[in-house]
Amino acid sequence: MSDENLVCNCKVVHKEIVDKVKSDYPREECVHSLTNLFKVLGDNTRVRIIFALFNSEMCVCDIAELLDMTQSAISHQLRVLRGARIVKYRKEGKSVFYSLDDDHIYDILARGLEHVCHE
Amino acid sequence: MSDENLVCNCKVVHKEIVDKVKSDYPREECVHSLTNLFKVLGDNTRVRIIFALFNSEMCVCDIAELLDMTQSAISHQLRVLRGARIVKYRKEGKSVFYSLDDDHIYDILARGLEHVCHE
DNA sequence: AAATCATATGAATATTTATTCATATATATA
DNA sequence: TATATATATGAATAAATATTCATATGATTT
Repeated sequence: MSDENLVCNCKVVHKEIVDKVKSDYPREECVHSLTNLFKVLGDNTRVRIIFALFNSEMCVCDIAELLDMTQSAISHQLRVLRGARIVKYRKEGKSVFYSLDDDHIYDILARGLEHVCHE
Repeated sequence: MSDENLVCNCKVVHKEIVDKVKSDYPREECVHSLTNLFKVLGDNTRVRIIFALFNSEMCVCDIAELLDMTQSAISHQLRVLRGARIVKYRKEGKSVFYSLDDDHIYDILARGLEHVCHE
């Protein structure tokens, strides 16, 4: 029982292709990080929050109002965005104002939006 | 019971900010499409497949071998990538060769990789 | 035609996760 | 100090989904 048969029931893979691709494959650690970034961006509430923050910093309540969702739901998602260092915050009195932490995110979202819609 | 209280238990939101943000918010339909794209990209197996196809078209078996996963798992994920029009395929004999369908995806992934790792 | 091989796919299982609800924390105000 | 307000968070529930397993489909070869 060869190695290949453990995972792939095909007889012969195109070895040259596999080797070539393997030779300049990015580090799995980086691929994994990138996947995690996309995972964070793969939720409609979080993406909506990010687009909201494109224009202005906003407090939690503003965001909840804008997106017509509960404060709790928004707060939970902001926590995820914080964990991914996509947003940062500053406190002012009882309010907490969130804003984008990173220009890269702006670029990625803006470019992505271009891709899916032309605007 | 006002509208705000249905979703947000805060007394007063910053109305000017909410209105301003609302005024040039992208179409929800586009935001939703973008989220769906990120959702597809938010899985490690799929992202690994895409990076594999950066260099060369590959048949299902090649990909399974490269990523050390079962043919079935790869095939299921290729189906998702096909559905998102991220990959296309051509048949040759018994094999099916997959390749990237869209340069935008290349750009988005390459830029994303830059963001998470510097290489 | 029969056998073999490459790929696709339905069903089941297990895991992840988004939201809700209740409540805790922290700040401001009366 | 007591109360009200803004935000955060733990637990529970519901929904989504990645992989496995078994099997179907479709193409090639003998």
